Amino acid sequence: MYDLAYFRAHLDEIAGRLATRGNALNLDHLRDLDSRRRSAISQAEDLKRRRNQESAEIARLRREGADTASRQQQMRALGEEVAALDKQVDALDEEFRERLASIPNVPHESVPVGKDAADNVEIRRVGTPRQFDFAPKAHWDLGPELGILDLERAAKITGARFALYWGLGARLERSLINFMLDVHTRHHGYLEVLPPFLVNSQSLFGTGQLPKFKEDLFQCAGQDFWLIPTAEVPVTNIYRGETIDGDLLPVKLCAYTPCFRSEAGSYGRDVRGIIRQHQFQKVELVKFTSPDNSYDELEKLTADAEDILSRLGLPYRTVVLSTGDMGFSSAKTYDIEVWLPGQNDYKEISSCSNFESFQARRANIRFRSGKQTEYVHTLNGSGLAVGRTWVAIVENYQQRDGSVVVPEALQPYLGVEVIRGR
RNA sequence: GGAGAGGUGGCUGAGCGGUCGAAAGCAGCGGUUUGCUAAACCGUCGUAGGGUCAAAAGCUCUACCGGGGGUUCGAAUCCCCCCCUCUCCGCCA
Repeated sequence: MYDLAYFRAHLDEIAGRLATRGNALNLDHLRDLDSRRRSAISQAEDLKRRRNQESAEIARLRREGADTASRQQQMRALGEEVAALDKQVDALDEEFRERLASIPNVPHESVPVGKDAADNVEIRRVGTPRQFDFAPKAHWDLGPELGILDLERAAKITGARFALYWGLGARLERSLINFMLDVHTRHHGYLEVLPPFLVNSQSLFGTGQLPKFKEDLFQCAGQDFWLIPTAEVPVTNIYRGETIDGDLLPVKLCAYTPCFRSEAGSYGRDVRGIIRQHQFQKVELVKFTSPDNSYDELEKLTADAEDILSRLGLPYRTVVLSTGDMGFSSAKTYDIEVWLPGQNDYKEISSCSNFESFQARRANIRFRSGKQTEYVHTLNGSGLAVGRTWVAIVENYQQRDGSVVVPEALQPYLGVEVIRGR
């Protein structure tokens, strides 16, 4: 989404940079659409001006007591013409805006150019995956054996890709939420918020999920209420349509919410266990910053998310996504991937992005510095995905006997040192 | 869910078919005055889109008075639907 004037002036540049993420813009079509739209607007406004002048004239004549019936009759025809033209304008304008709204963000120059995830670049690797002297199990075996995870009954209650946690399993999830919120609010300077879990379509447009990614979302039947796919949506939209006092920047918020995703198009991926669910819990970090330090803030936000893994003693690595693997709204994204012995691989547990002014333009979020108002930069990242952290703890801290040692940082929350079978 | 009252520019608030993009006050901005502060006075003060322009400024036009439809030559004002806020009742956690 771009300012029309900015977009028109920088069309070629934008198209060039978008090409690096595999998005081809049909420039001719856009230009043609824009010029048709503008000429329709001019025509319609021309007629409206005439109508306004005539109406004023009628008003004047009537005040003088003249008969204006025939003039009014003529104006009726003009009114119909205006209505027809307005319809054209609306259609063209909507098409043009929809096109613009469907253009993804432009990657930052520091982002590696690439085709897909294979071109992502590892930035750092922290911690060493543990050497097991037995064959480590996956959480989908460990969880049910410990009696803390029950996927069969969840499927009965709701369906596939839902989870039911029992006892210490449920408590582990809750402990992780509290632990993460406590670390971010006490040590990293975030303010906790608890937003609605349902949002309207305007909010989803603001953060970029709509109109393009409707099929990834759950919507309440017959209502403009949508289940949030991430806390990013309600939290970023807190300031939709507002101008923030520049002295308050950066605004740093964190929120726990469940997240709901249809996972359309991911059939066959991560089908076992709770790696990929229709509902999962997440603690999210969101920042509103001034444009000149948003990339510093992205580094800090990523470090804040990584800190959770460090405190839990979980090995991870951080990669920067290539242009071809980035999300629609992002200008730069780091993925943090945690080591999962059950998968024998690193798996995404957090995604930290700088959207620059992309969301701010769509959601109209500005800040005031002196007399000027300017769009803020918005950032967010998981801090962390709770379900996947649950998996990481169960798999990384498992013992030969199937029990799970609780990391020290979590013990005050969980109240036990070891999770054992019932 | 039922009954009632409302939603107007950054805020307060008038307007209830044409003279209204909208009175007035406050805040803001520029200036005069001033030892400084304060006060007073003068001016200025919405957003988006189109045209003009190399561009900006300026000028000009169009739209916007919660959102969407309608009536009318003409709507902030009249009608319909929806949303939100407040009060009372009901229900519920």
